[in-house]
Amino acid sequence: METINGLMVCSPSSASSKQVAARSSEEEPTEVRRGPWTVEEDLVLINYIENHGEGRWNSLAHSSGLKRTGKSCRLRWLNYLRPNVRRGNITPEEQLLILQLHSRWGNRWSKISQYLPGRTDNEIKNYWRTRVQKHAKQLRCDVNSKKFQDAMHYLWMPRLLERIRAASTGSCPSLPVSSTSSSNDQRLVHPNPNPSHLEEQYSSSESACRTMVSSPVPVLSVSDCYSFQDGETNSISDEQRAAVAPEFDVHDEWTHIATSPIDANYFNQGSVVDADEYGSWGGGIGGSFWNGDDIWL
DNA sequence: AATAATGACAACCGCCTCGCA
DNA sequence: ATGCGAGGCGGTTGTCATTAT
Repeated sequence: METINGLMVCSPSSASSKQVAARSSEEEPTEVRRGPWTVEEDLVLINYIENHGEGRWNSLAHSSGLKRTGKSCRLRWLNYLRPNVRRGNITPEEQLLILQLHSRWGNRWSKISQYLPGRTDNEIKNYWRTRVQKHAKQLRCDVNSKKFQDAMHYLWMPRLLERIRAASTGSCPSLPVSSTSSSNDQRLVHPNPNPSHLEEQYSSSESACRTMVSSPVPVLSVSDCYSFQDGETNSISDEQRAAVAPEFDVHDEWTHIATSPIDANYFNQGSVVDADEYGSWGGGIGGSFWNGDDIWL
């Protein structure tokens, strides 16, 4: 990694030679580069799209001089270089949305990402696989099992809501959201090497905290979950949301979740988890599993 | 200090759908 | 009707930084 204008970027040397696949053709030997994108490649792609627009990715890849496939160009643009791509920690609001939407739609990452502006389907997918599935593994159950679904709906989601509310009332007790390592903090920097994007896309958990603290409204609906970092608020009304996705009436569910008691004995009362298993979670509520700043990690 | 294990995320792959000739 | 290319999507792998031993 190297730094340009405060950005963490992959250095050209980080792409090993084996990541360049050569394909021969009789008229014109063409190389297809694979692996991490270099700063130079990013700049070429950004400049080309600024001048010619998105789309027609195969011809873009050829015309721009990039030795990449059209698919690779498209992916790089959509997931990384495109303006308004948000990076950094997944906020509690976003976590809540992801849980809710996934329970409804499953692994429809693209669809889920439509409700988290700035987040890509790839990022949500990675979040699910690295964080959520990890906890399912810790619970020794499948992510689609009833046990895990119950844990999500009756413990984690209300807990998230509680934290969001706490933040909105100014206490902001547990941010940054996750127990981020220094590596995560480093990833908060904007990857887009285009200087025109530098100012608008930086984000930090601290600013997220400030944003939530300043919010006078408890987060109870999907639209309330669109309060962004950097002081930017991309709130949509429930009416707007209904226009986009009329089948998605989440407000009632959110209210239900918000009013559901967090029953510490839930998993001991039923047959969902026996006492030993409950203990194996790390102490259950009040134990390390639920203790501290981090719900998910 | 060295090495292994783990976490996070970028990138690739294969399959599918859709539009067009 | 059909073949083909482009683009989209979800699953999987690769890479690198960090943490643990």
